[in-house]
Amino acid sequence: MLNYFSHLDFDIELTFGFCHLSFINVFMPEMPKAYNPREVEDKIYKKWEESGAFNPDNLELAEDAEKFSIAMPPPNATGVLHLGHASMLAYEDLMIRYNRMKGKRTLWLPGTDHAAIATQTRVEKIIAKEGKTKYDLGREKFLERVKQYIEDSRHTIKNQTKKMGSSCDWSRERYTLDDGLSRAVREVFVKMYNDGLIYKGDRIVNWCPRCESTLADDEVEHKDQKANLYYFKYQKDFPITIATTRPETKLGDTAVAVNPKDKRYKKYINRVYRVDLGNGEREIKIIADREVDMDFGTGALGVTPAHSMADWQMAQKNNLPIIKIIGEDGKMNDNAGKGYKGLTVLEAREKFTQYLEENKLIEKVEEVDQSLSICYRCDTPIEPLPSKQWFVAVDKKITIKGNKYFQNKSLKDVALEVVRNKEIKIIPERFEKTYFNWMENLHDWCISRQLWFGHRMPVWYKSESRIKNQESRMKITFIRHCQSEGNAKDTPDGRRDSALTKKGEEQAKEIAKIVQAEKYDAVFSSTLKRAKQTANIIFGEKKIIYDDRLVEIDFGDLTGSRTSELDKFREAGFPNGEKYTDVAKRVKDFLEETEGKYQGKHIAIVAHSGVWKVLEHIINNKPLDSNLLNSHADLGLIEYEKINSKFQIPNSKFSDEVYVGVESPKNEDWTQDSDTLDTWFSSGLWTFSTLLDQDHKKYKTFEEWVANSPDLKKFHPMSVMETGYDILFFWVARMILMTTYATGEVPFENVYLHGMVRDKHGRKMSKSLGNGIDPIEMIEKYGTDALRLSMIVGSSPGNDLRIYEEKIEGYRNFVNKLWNISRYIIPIYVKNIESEKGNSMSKNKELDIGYWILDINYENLTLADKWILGKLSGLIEEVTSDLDNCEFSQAGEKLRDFIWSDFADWYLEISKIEIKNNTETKNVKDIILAHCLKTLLKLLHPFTPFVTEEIWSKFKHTPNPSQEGRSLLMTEKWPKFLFKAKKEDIADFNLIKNSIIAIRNLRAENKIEPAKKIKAIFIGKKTDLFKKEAGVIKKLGRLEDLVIESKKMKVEKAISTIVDGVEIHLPLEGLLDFKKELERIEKEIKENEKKIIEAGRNLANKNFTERAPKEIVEEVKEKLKNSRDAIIKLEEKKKLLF
RNA sequence: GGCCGCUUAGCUCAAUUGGCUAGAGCAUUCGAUUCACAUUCGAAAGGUUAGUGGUUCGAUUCCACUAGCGGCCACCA
Repeated sequence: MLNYFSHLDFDIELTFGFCHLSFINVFMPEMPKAYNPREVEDKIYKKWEESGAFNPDNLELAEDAEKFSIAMPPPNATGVLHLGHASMLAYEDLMIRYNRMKGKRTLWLPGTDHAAIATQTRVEKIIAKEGKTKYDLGREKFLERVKQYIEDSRHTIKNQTKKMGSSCDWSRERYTLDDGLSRAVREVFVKMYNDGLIYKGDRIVNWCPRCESTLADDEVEHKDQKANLYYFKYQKDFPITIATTRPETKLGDTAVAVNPKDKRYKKYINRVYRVDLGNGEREIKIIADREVDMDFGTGALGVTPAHSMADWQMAQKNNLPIIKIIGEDGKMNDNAGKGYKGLTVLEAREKFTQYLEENKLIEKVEEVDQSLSICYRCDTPIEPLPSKQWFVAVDKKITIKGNKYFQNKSLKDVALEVVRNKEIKIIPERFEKTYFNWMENLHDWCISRQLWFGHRMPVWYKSESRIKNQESRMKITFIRHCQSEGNAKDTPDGRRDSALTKKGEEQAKEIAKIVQAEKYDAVFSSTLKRAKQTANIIFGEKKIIYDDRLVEIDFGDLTGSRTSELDKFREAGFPNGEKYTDVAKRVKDFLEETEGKYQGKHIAIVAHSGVWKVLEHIINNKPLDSNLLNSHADLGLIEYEKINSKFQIPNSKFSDEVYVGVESPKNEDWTQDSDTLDTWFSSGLWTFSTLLDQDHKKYKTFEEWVANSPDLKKFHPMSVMETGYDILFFWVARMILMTTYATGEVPFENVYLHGMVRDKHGRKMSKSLGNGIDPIEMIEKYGTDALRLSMIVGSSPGNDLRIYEEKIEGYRNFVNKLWNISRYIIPIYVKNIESEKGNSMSKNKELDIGYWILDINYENLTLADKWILGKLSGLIEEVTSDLDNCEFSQAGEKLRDFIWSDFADWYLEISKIEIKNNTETKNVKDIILAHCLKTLLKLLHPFTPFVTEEIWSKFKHTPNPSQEGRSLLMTEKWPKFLFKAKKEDIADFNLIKNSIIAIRNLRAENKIEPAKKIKAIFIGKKTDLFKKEAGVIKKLGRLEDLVIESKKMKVEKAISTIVDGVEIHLPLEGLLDFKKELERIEKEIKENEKKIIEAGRNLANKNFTERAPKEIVEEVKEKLKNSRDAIIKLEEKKKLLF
């Protein structure tokens, strides 16, 4: 785009060759007519980054500079930046920039979180589109995909964070899976384990069948829905009818609970009945529990200890047996009984209600409201299941040497204490109550997850011990493919994809006869044709899972050779092909993975001789020597039951012998727990794990590492934790728990909670509603500064904020206004002051131009100068205190009002007139204008960093020559400026201002065209003042002339009003509409009468005059007097009109 | 069921420990425009501060209740 000024200059020079004008251009900053953020922002961000000033180590700071630090809440490494992130970044950057300018040692540490469940779910969805599951890929390959996905999205998020203008220190960027952070996770885990705060427990957990993982209590969401409440008896002669919305779980009932006060059932308590629900006999005990609601259902509740939290607790209290009938796959298991095994929960429900109906056991079915528990990531209904998992004990009291918090205190005690005694302050305060409520009711925290992505648990099991467990083993039946075309010719196929021969097909049909397909829980096959065909013939209708890890060894160059040739290469491996160890690797990978899923189940594998050989090696410990390798698998079924000790069985927690450590044990007999840790475990360490010295290998112990990490000393605890109230529990609470424990310090001093971003009507932004706003699109359209302002102004902590395009547009206009103010001030300032006199003005670095103004004699300033400087001084004070108190919206609003209404609409306009009327004041005026602008740029910089920095660069900044050319607004000092205007001067200015407004009003009301120049008559006090300011009043009131009189005089044929006791008349010879003017005056009189009545009532009240503050009483008296005067004058005027 | 919040102009929001005529922006209406800015300037209209009662000289502000809306937590099967 061609620039306005350079374009002009080009014309002039060529046409006239006028050197003087071209000389001016040297000092004329190039500023296009409208601010164009798109051209400016990236350039400015680059400039900041290159300056190194995002990194506090590069700032020139006082030795004892106070620290100010924020850990950026790591956006999930998934997807893209949304408005929620944008608002978080706007707030944090605002605080950071403000404190940096105040001279603090300021660090904003950015990073990303691996967000285990969210990320894994997302990648699963992506590969599902390719028709695959994570099991198709296997743990390793799947994690590879996740890594790749994260790389991409992290890059996107980082760039978008930069787009928001975030001044964070990228040199300290962290990721929860970094080497150092991962070690911190293991260290803290081990420390907690050794302190007895982490334990393995067997209890009900929230299980998501889709994620195939546990969830923490607060990762479960609730959805209201209608459900059928079934009333029925276990069998006809059972005395009590129970009610339930989940009949299928009743197959696992071991008791019926009633309220001890319930007269209906009292007599049955403690009796035991034998019942049969069609799945075998069992005992049902009648127990009493106060928690049972007598008014719900029949007041009697079937107790299912294995599949309900509440029932589990009752079972513990009453020593009831626990029957697990639903498995980890969300399906009914063996215990559910014949006919139920393998059914989904819903299928089982249908079948069971049918059974009840057939046996006439159902009394009635009622529709009730129910809240269904669902997974917060994938909305799948949660199954409560008993399971052995790892927990953090939140109530266990411990004492830690050198930790001031943990002196016979539990994690919960400390987390409550630090907020209660205000070591951590939560803004807004009301969330403290929410926090206490949550923390007080916190149960032990389940931290193990059956996900693949995340920090692996630093737990190892002694392998032998798990083999003893028969139940958990997977049973394998291996079937070699039948005769292929290659086999028939004695040229084994290897990777050549040949089909079965006729004879082969016949062989397969024979095998099919002896195979009971329904015995198998899953059938796997190699992806080669001969195996696929074999599998299809044998297993017919059963689903077959193809896995390319099961293919034959690659013979490489020898593909198509005879067996006798091949045998020579089997031990050493085939040239350009595979070795058997390669095959062993992929088959092992396959086994490890399927074992996780098919514990205690029976699978079939249809594959090749090569696969059989490595199975013999892996499972039966046969060495990979010529004996084995030159032999071949027989046709038919080959069974494997015993599993080699190298194998872990990932989800089983049956081993008694456990090793917990930061590094894996040396002895190979140990296998690591395949579970991963809850994401929030690692995020809970975020404030300090990110500050630990990342060159961690030089520290032997955790304590040493913590004690010697310089950043930790400098920046921890973080000054502010700024985040959305939605993750107060997930994250904020966990950081408090974990950090006080691990470091003996609170993680942060203040918590600032922002609200959720909503649309104009308060609705959540969502794809389905189509009301989502893409921050990047808004930045493209209106600029980052406008977006930032629209999120900060008009929002308060803890309250949701509504955002819509018109709002952003409004702030775009404001940014442009600032731009144009600068476009007016800077060129003349740079030309007149900086280029000619600037250097001689102040050589002293310490003096900024603000102090220089103080040298100007107060009396030489005009009324407008005094007013604006006084107001500016007050503004600095207010904005500073607002920002210190986290009143960001207020500060922004004040800045906007001052800049637009006071500075641009009044002072700037007046300054033009005053310069015109008295050219000698020009330099002083330019300095004041520039001073105001520079100060405003500084004040506004934390809100709108880009435009202010860009405007700043247009100044030459000569008062501080040492910084010439490299001065960044970002690192300027926060303004301090004291200018006291005299009270009476402020009052005088306001009188002038109000008079001008009154004149404008009269003109507008009476439709006097602006072009029509009229005169005005001022009668009353302050004649000198009006005479002095006549020029300004005339220009701004669009008056032709001004008559100022101190004495009373008659003014007929004029429209009139009264401002602070001064009469203003606009004579309109021949044009005056008497009737209208009369009406107007009547109206004004009435308004004044109202005021008199109100003031009179107050003053007549003794209580008021005695008790109200003096100033207020004085004010009321003054008001009363003014109104009385006004009425007298208006009445006079009224008479004149007749 | 428990806890928390909200209700002010057509819309989005203000109003410092209770005290000036309850303020802004957007939208609306009227008027202007070569001079930094139409992403502009000047002006108008728009309010029983959800309702009722109380405390107080004085309530948008404090208290109680009512109505409506929203959120969080909780083991009603």
